[in-house]
Amino acid sequence: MPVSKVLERKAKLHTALLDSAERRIAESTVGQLRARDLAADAGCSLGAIYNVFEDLDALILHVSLRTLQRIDLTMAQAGRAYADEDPIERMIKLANAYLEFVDGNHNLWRALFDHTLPEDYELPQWIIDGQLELFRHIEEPLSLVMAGQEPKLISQTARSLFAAMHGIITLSVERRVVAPDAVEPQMEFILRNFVKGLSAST
Amino acid sequence: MPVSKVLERKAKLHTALLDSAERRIAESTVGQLRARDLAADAGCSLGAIYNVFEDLDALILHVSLRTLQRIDLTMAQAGRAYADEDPIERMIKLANAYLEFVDGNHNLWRALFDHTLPEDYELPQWIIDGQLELFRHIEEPLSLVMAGQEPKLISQTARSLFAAMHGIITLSVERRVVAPDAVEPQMEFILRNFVKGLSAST
DNA sequence: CAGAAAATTGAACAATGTTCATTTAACTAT
DNA sequence: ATAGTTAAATGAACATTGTTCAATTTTCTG
Repeated sequence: MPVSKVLERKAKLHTALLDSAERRIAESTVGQLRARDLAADAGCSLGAIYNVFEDLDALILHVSLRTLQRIDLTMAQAGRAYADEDPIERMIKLANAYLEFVDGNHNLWRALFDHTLPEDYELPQWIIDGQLELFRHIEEPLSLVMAGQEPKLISQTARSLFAAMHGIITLSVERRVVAPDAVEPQMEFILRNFVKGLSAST
Repeated sequence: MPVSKVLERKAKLHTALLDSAERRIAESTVGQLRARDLAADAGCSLGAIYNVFEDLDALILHVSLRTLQRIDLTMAQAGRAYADEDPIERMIKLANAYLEFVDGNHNLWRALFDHTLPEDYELPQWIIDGQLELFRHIEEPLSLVMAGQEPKLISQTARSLFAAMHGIITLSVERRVVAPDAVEPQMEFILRNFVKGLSAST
């Protein structure tokens, strides 16, 4: 049974707008996204955008979900590719995989964090869930080097380590705090010493 | 010799606009800043803003410099207050001082990083310099626990550690990656193990 | 104090997200 | 098939903003 023409058109337009937004963000920045450009790309009227998405913020969040899923894919691949190495090596590989994604998808990655929602706009749960997936990859090797610790602590630490590496990358590309060619060695330096410190305890 | 009335007025307006912008950012967000509100606050015309500042971005950057200087002051105080403690304890105190500033000056802090400049707009050198000051505070205790290492490495590591702690705080308040009550213990956990790992090396 | 120079003004402009009355298309029951 | 009903698509119009600039006011100078 075919879906109604209406729903079919709506789904097509949904995808067309998402594709257009993703391409435009990738090619310039999220701040340069314009409703009229999207409508022109998708071959629809200006108002049609608002039949499919609540507003531009919602559209951007959908692009962000796609980006999160691509990051997840990248990290999953990195996790698989180095599955037999030591946990610490895998953690470093994961950090580098994330860094590589940032370098190769700069504007889409920036859109994830640069685009600040209006004050009343709630960060949707499905975006938070999309982020959560990422920590799975870190948690796996980390739970080996933190064997015996509380699962809650391991889970928290996976998130904090991600946030820490993310901070190093972010303050490098956005604020020149960390020199670009220091990012990779510093992520490695901090991870190695953190893990070494873990095993130096009790 | 009194400065000309023109320059006097200009200086007064400069301060009045900065004060108004700072107050308004602190009370709502940088995204809610409106040129017309600033003019009303400062008792000047709309156009007068542009006699004193290049544009609103420049005004916001000046507020950011003030914020950076206040962060510097906070960290300097923390550094002094715990001057006789172990280096690692001082590093933890510095991280907590930064966290405390973020909690107590949320919107001004967010303005530092949320406000993305137009693509052509160069991040001014005096903002970068303002950031650099912050790393001095970390470099001091860090150079004790990294005694004998290359000064270049110590300097890089101070920046990376700041960026790492900043990342943990940022992804906590903006993205819910790290639970709020986990931020402080996690910063401490990561710093302690990192430093422990350092001394575990040759 | 007159005239020149400079700053101040705020109405007008341009850009842009969003809305909604009108038009067009899709569906349904006979 | 078709008239009638329901729903979607349209894009002109609106509201909000940052920024500009010709006209006005103020300040400076000889």
